[in-house]
Amino acid sequence: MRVRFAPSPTGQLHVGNARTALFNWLLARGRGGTFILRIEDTDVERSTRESEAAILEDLRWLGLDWDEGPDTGGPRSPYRQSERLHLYQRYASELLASDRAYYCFCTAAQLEAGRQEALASGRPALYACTCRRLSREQAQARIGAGEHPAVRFRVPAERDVVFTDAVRGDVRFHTDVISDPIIVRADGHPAYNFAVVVDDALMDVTHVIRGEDHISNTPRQILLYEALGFTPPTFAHLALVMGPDHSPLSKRHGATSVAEFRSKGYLPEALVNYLALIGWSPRGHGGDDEELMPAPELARRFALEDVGHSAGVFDEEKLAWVNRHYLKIADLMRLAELSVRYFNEAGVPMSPDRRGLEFLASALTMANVSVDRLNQVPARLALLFAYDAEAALRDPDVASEMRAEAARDVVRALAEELTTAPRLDRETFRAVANQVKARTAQKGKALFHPIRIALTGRPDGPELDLAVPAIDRGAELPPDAGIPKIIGNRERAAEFVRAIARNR
RNA sequence: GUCCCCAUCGUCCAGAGGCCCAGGACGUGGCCCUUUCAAGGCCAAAACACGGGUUCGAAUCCCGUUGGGGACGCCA
Repeated sequence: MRVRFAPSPTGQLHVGNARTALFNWLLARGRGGTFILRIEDTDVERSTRESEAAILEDLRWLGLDWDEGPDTGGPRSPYRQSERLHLYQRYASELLASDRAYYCFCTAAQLEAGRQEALASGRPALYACTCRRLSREQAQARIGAGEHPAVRFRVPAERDVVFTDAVRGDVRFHTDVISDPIIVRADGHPAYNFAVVVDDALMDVTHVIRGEDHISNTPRQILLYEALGFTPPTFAHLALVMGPDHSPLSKRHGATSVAEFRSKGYLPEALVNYLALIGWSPRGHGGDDEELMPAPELARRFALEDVGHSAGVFDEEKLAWVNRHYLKIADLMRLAELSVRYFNEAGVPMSPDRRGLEFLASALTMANVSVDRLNQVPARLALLFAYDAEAALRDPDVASEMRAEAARDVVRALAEELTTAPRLDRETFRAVANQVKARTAQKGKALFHPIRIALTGRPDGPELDLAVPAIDRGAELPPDAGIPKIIGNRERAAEFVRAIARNR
């Protein structure tokens, strides 16, 4: 089995295309097949090397590795259409020679006029030009006169083209509704319908899995396979991915490219797992199986026959849920490394060394279970890097809570206990809390909430058992660890007591 | 307009004639847990687009309607 993903390098990798790539990859990996990456850059105007590089990077990030491609090479190289021009030329000449293709001298304006007319008269907007009946001599004469014709494939009349789509079953088209496609442009570059056929055939692609928008191209491609003497592959057309309003997913729905989801802090394994769930389900019969599983497991279970026929709406809420799952089980050092950029973006400049990363990793235990995405980590961990007792007291709720004498007692007792206490870890913090409890006779929320406010500067946040030790671990960090200065618990408590005194 | 594809909870899926007065998940609501916010646990509301057939019996098969999507490019 040989499958391929064939993006045109004209922009960012869209999640819909990423899903197409994923389905190809899943099939190849699950069946011991070969996954080919081919760059369809025959549109000289729009294709760029930058886009190509970006797409490759996105695919790598997703973990969709390819066995043959423009960078890795392979037995059917080259894998960039712009480097295969001689092949298309050869097959086009063959078609021309056998009269299965012909030269077309029509101008863009003429064609457009013909389209308008057809549309206006309620007839299928089919191309019908007189070039089809030009004799070889006439055509040669015009070429000799300096004209640059395109080459069209002659679609046979009065025929039914039927193919069995691996996800939809039989699909039938009548050739009367298929116009003669351009196979070579006037500039000598092959057109899509021609290049795919030549490449898929020459690369021995056995299964063409692509978006549903290609379904109506399939009959002309099948005709081309026949004319060229090739055997058509199995086709499988995937329903498109839609936005919440059921229109094709686009920028106005928000993020659409893999790169955007990446920079928002989604994990690649989450995007992959989620994308696989649009239009497909790993569940067999019974319907209560788990749907969260790593890519190899997805591949093991994947089958084209199980792919749904209808379009799916991209649901970022569910993506977020999948991401939360992977955040919870991810290696903390990895998350620490990934989080650095988000701190910098959030205005907490840092470039941690190993010690700094280890500190971040330990602090991440209070963020990775409660955040949707990595870009929310800085906010969740803000208590570490920003401490301002005065600012905390400007919060009306905090202020009113701290007007109570009992709460003040707690904070004062805390500050006193801390003057003699060592840096806090989980155990010593509990000991201190117990001391404060004994001295003030406060317990539960009345005890811990004032402590929380005094130490973290805010009324909500991660568990104190996690936050308090993290603060002191941060305070102990050497200045050259690459982490911004973190004020310790002792200093925070003292500062808070002074702030209360000033604000009475 | 013509051709093609599609149609189960708000969303993603399960369901391949009786197991379905339709199951799971996300989201939503409630409850529990809890020193806060989350997280987690439990419970609940929520759908077979419509109309005809076929059949003893249809979410499942057929036809039509409606709705959505795609294509009709010297874009891919």
